[in-house]
Formats: sequence, C-alpha cells, structure tokens
Amino acid sequence: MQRRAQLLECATEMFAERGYHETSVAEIVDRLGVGKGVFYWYFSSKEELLAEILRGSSLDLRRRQQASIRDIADPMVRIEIGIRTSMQWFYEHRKYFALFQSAANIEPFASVARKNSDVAIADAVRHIKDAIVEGQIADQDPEMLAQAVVGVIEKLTRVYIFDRDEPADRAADATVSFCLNGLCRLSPIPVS
Amino acid sequence: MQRRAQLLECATEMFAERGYHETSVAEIVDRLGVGKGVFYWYFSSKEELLAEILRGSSLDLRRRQQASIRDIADPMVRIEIGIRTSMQWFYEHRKYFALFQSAANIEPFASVARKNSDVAIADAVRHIKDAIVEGQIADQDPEMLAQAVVGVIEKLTRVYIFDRDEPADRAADATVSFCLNGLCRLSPIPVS
Amino acid sequence: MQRRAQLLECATEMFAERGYHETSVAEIVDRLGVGKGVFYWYFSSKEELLAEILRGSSLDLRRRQQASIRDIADPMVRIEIGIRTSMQWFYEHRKYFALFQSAANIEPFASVARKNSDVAIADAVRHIKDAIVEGQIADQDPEMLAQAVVGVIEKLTRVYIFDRDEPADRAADATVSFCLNGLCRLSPIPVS
Amino acid sequence: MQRRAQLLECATEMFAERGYHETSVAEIVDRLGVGKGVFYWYFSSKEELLAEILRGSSLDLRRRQQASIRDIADPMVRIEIGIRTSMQWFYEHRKYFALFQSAANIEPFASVARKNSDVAIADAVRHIKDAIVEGQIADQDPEMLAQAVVGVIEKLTRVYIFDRDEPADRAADATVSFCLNGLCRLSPIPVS
DNA sequence: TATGAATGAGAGTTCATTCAT
DNA sequence: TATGAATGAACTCTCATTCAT
Repeated sequence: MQRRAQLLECATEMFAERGYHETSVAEIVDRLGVGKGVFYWYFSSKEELLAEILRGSSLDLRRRQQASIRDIADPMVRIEIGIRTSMQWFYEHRKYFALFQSAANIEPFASVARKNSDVAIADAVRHIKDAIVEGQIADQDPEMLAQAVVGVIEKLTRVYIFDRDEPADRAADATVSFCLNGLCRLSPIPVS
Repeated sequence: MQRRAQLLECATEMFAERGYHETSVAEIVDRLGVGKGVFYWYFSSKEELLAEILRGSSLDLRRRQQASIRDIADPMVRIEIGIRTSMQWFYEHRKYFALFQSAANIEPFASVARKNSDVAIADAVRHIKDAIVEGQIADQDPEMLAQAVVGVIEKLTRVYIFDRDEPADRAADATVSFCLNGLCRLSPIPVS
Repeated sequence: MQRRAQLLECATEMFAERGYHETSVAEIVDRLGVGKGVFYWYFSSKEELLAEILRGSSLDLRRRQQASIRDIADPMVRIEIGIRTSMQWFYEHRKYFALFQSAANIEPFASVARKNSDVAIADAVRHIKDAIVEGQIADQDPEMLAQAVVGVIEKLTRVYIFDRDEPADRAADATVSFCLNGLCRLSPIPVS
Repeated sequence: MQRRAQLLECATEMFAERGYHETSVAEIVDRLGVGKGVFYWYFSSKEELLAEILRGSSLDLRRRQQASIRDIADPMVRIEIGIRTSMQWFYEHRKYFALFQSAANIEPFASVARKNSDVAIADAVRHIKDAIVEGQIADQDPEMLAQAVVGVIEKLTRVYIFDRDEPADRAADATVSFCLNGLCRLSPIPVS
C-alpha cells in the first residue's frame, strides 16, 4: 500500500529529526495531509509503527551486508567489506541510524534493538571465528572482538557521517584500519 | 542537602532503568514518599534535573580520569589508564552510563551530551598527538582515532558491564588490547 | 461551529459571573458535559479564549454603535444616540460588560482592553470636535470630555443595568441628561 | 507593628502592579527578604490581606474627604472639594487606585468593594440632596447623580492620573467642570 | 517571632486512541 | 478507506498554607 509506505517514511524522518516522544501522531498525519484515521488503519499504535520501522530497516541492512559478502572466501576481507557496506548503508539511510541508536534507550524497543544487535554480532562472530581458525586473528573471545568492531563502526558513523554529514569513505577507511589492526595481532599486547 | 541528593539519586536510577520520558515527576516523588512540591523546591524543572545529573556525573568522571593519569609520562600508558579508569567508573556508576547514552538522543540534552563528549575526545586527542610525536602511533587523524577508542569503550561497557553486569576487568582488558593494537601500528594497514 | 460557539458562550457566562482566574477550563468543559480535549481542539489556550471573546464582542458593540449613528448629522444627537445604543447593548449583553471591566485589570488583556477603549474614545472625540466646531460645546480638551462621558456610561451601566438588573432606559436617560449638560455649557464654570 | 505595615505596603504595590492573582505570597515575602511564616503570623490568608488593604485605604480616603469638607456650608462647594480631594488622594496613592478597581471584579472582594462604594455614594448623595433642597440642582434621583460623578472621577483618574501619570490638577479641573455642569441645570435637558 | 522545607489539591495543557459519519 | 471531533488519563508545574525547628 502506498499510504503505508508514506507513513513509514514520513514517520522515520520525523522520529530521526526530533525523536520518538517528541513527534506526535497528529504531526505525522498533518505533514502527510491526511486524517488521523489513516494512521490507525495501517498501524495499531504509534509503538507498533516504530517497531515496524526498526524491523524493516535492520532487515534491509542485513540483506545488503550478506549480498556484499556472499562470494568472498577470506574472512578478514569479509569483515572489511562488512564494515564498509554497513557504513555506506548508514550513509544512505542516515535517518535510520539515529533511530537505531535512540530506540535502544526507549523501554519498549530496547528488546527489539537488542535482538537486531545480536544478529549483527552473530554474523561478525562467524567471520572472526573463521579468521581465528585460519590463524589470522589471535585466539580471543570472538564476541568481544565483534562488539568492539561494531562499537567503532557506530561511533565513527555517528560523528562523521551522521553529525558532520561527511560521505562514508573517510570514516570507513579509518574504521577498517583501526579494527583490522585491533584484530590482527596474533597475541594481545601486554597490559601494564 | 539531603533531600536534593535523594532526588538526584532516585531520579538517576529511574531515568536509567525506564528512561527520561517514561519516568514522571510524580513517580519520582512517590518513590521517595514525599509531596510533589519537594521536587520543585529543589529543581526548577524536570529538564533541569537531568541536566544537573549529566553535569555532575560527567564532571566526576573527568576528575577521576585526570587524577589517575596525572603523573604518567608515557602517552600510550596514559591512554591505557584512561580506558581502564573510565570503564571502572562506569562500572561503579552503571546508572549514569545509560543516562549518558540516552541523553544524546533527547533533544534538549543533545547539546550538553555533545559538549561532554567533545571534552572527553579532546583529552584523548592530546595523548594521541603526544604518542604520534613520539613515534608510537602512525600519523593519522588523531580525532578519528580518539573517537574509535571511545566507541570501543562505550560498546563494551554497554554490553558487558551494563547489560550483563560483569565487573569491569574483562571488558577493559579487551578494550585496551583492541585499541592499543588499533592505534599502535606505525602505518595503517593497506586498504583492499 | 456549534461547539466553538457553545464554549464561547459558556465561558463568557462563567467568566462574567465568577471571574477569569476563578473559572477553570475543567469547569467550563464540565458544565458543557464534554471532555477537556474539546476545549483545546477549538482554542489554543484559556488566554486565547478570553482574547477571542473580547475581540468578538467589542467588534459587535462598535458595529452596533456605528449603524445607529450613520445617518445622523447633528453631532450632539450622535453623542446621545451613541450613549443610548451602548447602554442598550450592554443591557442585552450584560455578561460581556463584566468581562470588559475586569479584563482591563488582568495583565495579558490590559493591552487589548486599552486598544478597545482607545477606539471607543476616538469615535466619541470625533463627535465632540464636530460639536466644538459648530459651537455647541465649549473649546475644551475633547478627549477628556469623551473620557468623562464614557466614565458615566460605564458607572451607571454597572450599577443600574448590571448589578441591579434594571432595563437600560432609566440609566441611559440619566447618562444623557448628565453628559449633555456637562458638555454643553459654552464656557467651563469658574473653578473656585 | 512595623512588619505588618511593611507587608501591607509591599503587597499593595505588587498587587497594584501585577494583579492579585499574579502576585504570590512567596514573591511578597521574598521582596521583603523574610520567611513565609512572617506572612501567616500577621495575616490569616492572602485573601484577608487584600481585604485589609481595601478596608484601611478606603477608610483613609474617607477621612481625608471628610476633613476637607468639614467646615464648608455650600453643598456645591462640598461636592467640588470632595472631587478634588478624592483625585488628589488617588494621585498620592496611585497604587490603591488600581486595587480598588480590580477588587470589584474579584469574587471574594466584590462585596467589600461594593460596601466601600456604597459609603462613598451615600456621602455624595447627602450633598446632592442638600443642593436640591437649596435649589442648586434640579430634582432628580440623587443617587444616580452621585454615581455619575463618581464615574467621571474614576475614569479621569484612571486615564490621566494612573495610566498617564499626570498630576491631579488637570483631570480634577475637568471633572469638576463636567460634573458641576452636569448637575447644575435646573431642569434636565429634553431627551430627543 | 521567624524560618523555609514540605504538602497536595488543582491548574493548564498534551496526546494516543476511538468512532460516528 | 478516510475524516476529524471527541475522549480522558496523564503530564508538568504552581502556590496557598502548615508546622517542626
């Protein structure tokens, strides 16, 4: 349905710009120039709308990641391509980025956000384990490494791509460089 | 002021658990078993309360960081100690962590959060520049490196210390290892 | 809009009887047997509601005055008809009278009330100037004379028409008699 | 008591400037630099305070009027002096003037205001009756004439003395001139 | 006498949601 | 499908008043 898509897009934009709580249903339908009834025809509640946005967009991101990696054998390259694909996707869907970040801190969406994050981490863990098996990465907790990589991705995306509106390349180069270095050493450096 | 401190603490807890918007002034004073007026005797608004919490706690964190680093000459060690101190502080003040993260996504606090973050980044940038001068870190954009380090800190803090309630050590070890590796290489690894 | 008119009327009555501050939005909608939301569907605030009432009613009064005077050449007669028309209108809209009087003493409406009053005075001044030119009134400050006339109108309206619920005639006769005498002397009487 | 007088004066000023409802007890005691307890030591309520102000000041005004008239035999001169004295008093106590006017429109004070006004009118009526007996004023309803005179006094006081801050003379001259003319004619002018 | 923290009813306002049309 | 008036619970905030100290 065209209307449904319009609502989804319009709401995404407004949630991203002004926040979920700060955006009322009335404002969403006003911007679209339709009545309130339309909203409740397509969505059972405001909450469901955000859940839907979250679900749809993280699905899209994951599909893109998997497509970009499909034919690559080397796990380190899969990691690198995964990083670049994610950041390019965030660049192209900047509005979703803000939503992802803030949803994690809004009670009813925390679990959805958690689930999405778990899936992304699980994907990364797989590559890291492969790399450990192949001796490219030292034998550390793969999940922690995956989380670290995601942490860098998210931070540089927020600061350079989202806040400062740069194209994705520079931040992606830095992320790849930092993370591959962080991962690659065969043994952790000694702690003082 | 005992009451003021009680309100601050109680509100911090509730904001951290359930979110700023999801916590009403009525609930805060109810939990304390006092009248609504008490709240507005000590704070001019709910907004001011959160701003106060943010201000106070980030000041405390920064003081702790600076105290822990004061007498250390080697910039790489300063970075490591900085990471460990931050994560230990977050462990001891888990409730503030959630607040820092979510405040960044709530309109009236975004600028405060931004300012706090800028200060933290500026501190880290100083150490990184020193390390670059001393040849310990390759000559890359120091701010980007600082952001990457902070990204790892925040992510591992959230997942292991905040969500899973682990003590700070394990996550801090991993963060230090990952970041020092990420920073240390004399030249960035070639990008595919 | 039926509802809007109901709210306007109901609020006018209650404001007149009990005062603006003493009448709550809750009481207005309760008396109408509707929900609180209805009020804010039609008016953006309680303040705007009173402003609206003031605007609408003083416009109506002025229209009535001008219609009653339109075809009258003699300025003294215009003044007399103006007095009678005003008092008749106040009799027919007794509730507005109290509102006009009290609005002048409520901060946010003082300027509106002032403006309304200025318009009324300007109208009267025109007639008085005409009468001075024609030699019917001695050459005194026309604005002061106009204010004096309005003072008499307001006082007798309040006491006899509003407080004591008399029809307008007796008070209007007295007002006309007093004012035309007050105005007419060719020279002011000597001051002791 | 000094404190009591301070409270009375301070409150009068603030009520006059900003209105009764718009001035809180907290603001009154703050301006005096004392605690809230002081207020409730001297007055049982905010309402009682205003009632007290009203009572005291109208008593003072009346005393002044009576003193100024005591030895004057001619009723017309008594009226004139009464007008001048009132307006001079209002000039010297401008803050009370606003209070008198607005109190009439605040529910719990309407009756006090009414009573004060009744006393003033009764005084004027006495002089007017005397003048009628002596043939200086035509035989009309003396109360209506008194109300008319008071209406002029109040209006010119408000506009010229209170709003525009002029000294009392000019407005008083005009009031006397207008009212004595309005009163003096032996027969009311014919009504069209 | 005086303080000022505490109370709590009640104010104005918002907004997700419903439903007759 | 669509409208938009209506609902009413919940919200933030105010303030006259009380009372332990």
